[in-house]
Amino acid sequence: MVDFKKEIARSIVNAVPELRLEEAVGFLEIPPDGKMGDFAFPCFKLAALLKKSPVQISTDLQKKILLPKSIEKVQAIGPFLNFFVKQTVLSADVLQKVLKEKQKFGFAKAGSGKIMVEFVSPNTNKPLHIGHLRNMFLGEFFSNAFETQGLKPIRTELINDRGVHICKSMLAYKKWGKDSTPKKAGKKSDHFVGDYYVMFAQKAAENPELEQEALQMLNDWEFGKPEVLKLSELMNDWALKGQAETCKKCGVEFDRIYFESQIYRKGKEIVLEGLKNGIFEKDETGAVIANLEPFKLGKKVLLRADGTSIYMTQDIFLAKKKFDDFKGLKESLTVTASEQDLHFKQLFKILELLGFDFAQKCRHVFYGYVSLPEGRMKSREGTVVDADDLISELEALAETELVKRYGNEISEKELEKRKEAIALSALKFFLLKIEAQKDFVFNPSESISFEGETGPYLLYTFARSNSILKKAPKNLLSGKADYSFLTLEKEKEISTLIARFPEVLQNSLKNYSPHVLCHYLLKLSSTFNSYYHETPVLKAENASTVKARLALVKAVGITVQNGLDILGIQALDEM
RNA sequence: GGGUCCGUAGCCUAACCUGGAUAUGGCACUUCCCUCCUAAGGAAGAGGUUGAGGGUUCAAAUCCCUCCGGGCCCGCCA
Repeated sequence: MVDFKKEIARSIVNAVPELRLEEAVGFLEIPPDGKMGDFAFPCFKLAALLKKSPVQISTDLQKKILLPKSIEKVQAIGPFLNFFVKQTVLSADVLQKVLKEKQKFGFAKAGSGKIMVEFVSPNTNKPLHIGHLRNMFLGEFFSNAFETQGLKPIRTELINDRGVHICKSMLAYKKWGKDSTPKKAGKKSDHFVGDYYVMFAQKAAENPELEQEALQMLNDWEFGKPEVLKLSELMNDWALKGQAETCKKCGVEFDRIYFESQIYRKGKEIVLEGLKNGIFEKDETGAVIANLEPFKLGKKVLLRADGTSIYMTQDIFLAKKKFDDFKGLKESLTVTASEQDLHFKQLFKILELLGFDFAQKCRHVFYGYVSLPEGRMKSREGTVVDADDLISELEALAETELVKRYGNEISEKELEKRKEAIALSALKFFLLKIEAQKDFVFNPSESISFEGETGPYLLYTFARSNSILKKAPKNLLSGKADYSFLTLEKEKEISTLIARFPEVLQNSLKNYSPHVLCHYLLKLSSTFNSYYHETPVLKAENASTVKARLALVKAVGITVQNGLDILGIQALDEM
């Protein structure tokens, strides 16, 4: 690809020998939308060096500069020197590349190796809710995006399958379940389990002794009482099976699953070793603690006075286990809500103090809370936005829209496929287009829209581009197009946007910010949709123009689809 | 009290990392546009002291400080 920035920078440096090439490249920026060109050089940067006013410098430079072949013209606008790229060079360069490489377009081979992404990580006492979905879509985006950069993602979740909260649903089932099963009750298995969790909370409100009974059950579980073990297996399986169905529906499957029940006692040896080496200390009660006050992370208990481990102990073990299980792991990423920020800061610091070389390879990405207009969601009170219910509601809405458009003309199979894709695109895009760190108030009554800045809008753009291609004469779809027929301002704008895709993607990933990619896709789509309305493609004035425009349309489609893939959204050929 | 994230039109949101030109879009609202490649679309209009106040700078939504408001967290829950 032509490196426009470098060519422009070189021409500036030729005119201003005091300036270094790398500096000039760094100073170049992209002007705001409008008629201000493709690249701008702010002349403030040279004011001190040349001892002249920025406006004077830009005027002088405009006259003095020798333009590279790829640049159409240069224009001094106030203190800015604006460069206009040659349309033909740009289009030919970008479109050829996209059409030739298709899915692989512009993806830098930044590295190789494995990257672990831990996400979703639910408890086994209830089905997934909208908070899990935000987590899931973020984790899936990171996995997909890393893959484009040449890294192999290992999708992982840590299942919280033990603890007193799990016992609560178990106890309720034992007392009032009467040997019912999800099948008998006609319920999705994780919902079946979740119902008993809610039931427990209701009964315990009248009957506080139930809390004690749940603790007793946990105790029995710890000591391996067969009856409790059997019950836990039964109910955990139900929960896991149901949750996995939801994940699969969303296009997410895991390569490796860790269970807390299998590791929660581990990590003690590592902590005791640290104690022996003076990294940790014992407090007056006999508990082992890590003093992280020098790092402004407070103090953290690692082992209780009775020698039992806590969550942190297990997490130290798990962090190490991941690197033991997957040799050559380049990075270990954990996605959770922001409430666990301190926990992970402490964990990573402890790993560092213990001298583990992988400490530097651990990352925590957190996202803001998803809450309801009336406040925080509470599973035990049943005030959650259930993932499956939400998806079903969106599918019903999508179906209504499809029936409105196609009536009986659409097959049952096609209807199913489209409504699912449309519903999931709306949901995923809705949760990914906003900066991950921001808290989120989900208002169910306002629901999720299919219009405006939405997933369906992107699907629609893709379907439209596809529709043109399908109707195009075959002979105009293959072979080399003459890109000099792309003379419209909007055509240049589209080419410029497409050219920017790899950079946008890298930026999006670097900051763990899927919203960057989302907004890029919206921009590309709206530009294309506007172009679509004002410019005929198939009925253009001559065959050469048709051919060139078809290439542009195809490149838009490829780019939108690439973007959707990375977001975990399935595109539809027809909508 | 300490830490942390956030604060941009009636509502939602981009740009903040890496300072730059009239602060990006969407929803809702007011008008238009289907004899034309899919109207889940397009065109136009209206809507702003970027929470407040200082500082740095030629230039601040962006960097620094103080304050205000909200979420989350703050050794033996996960």
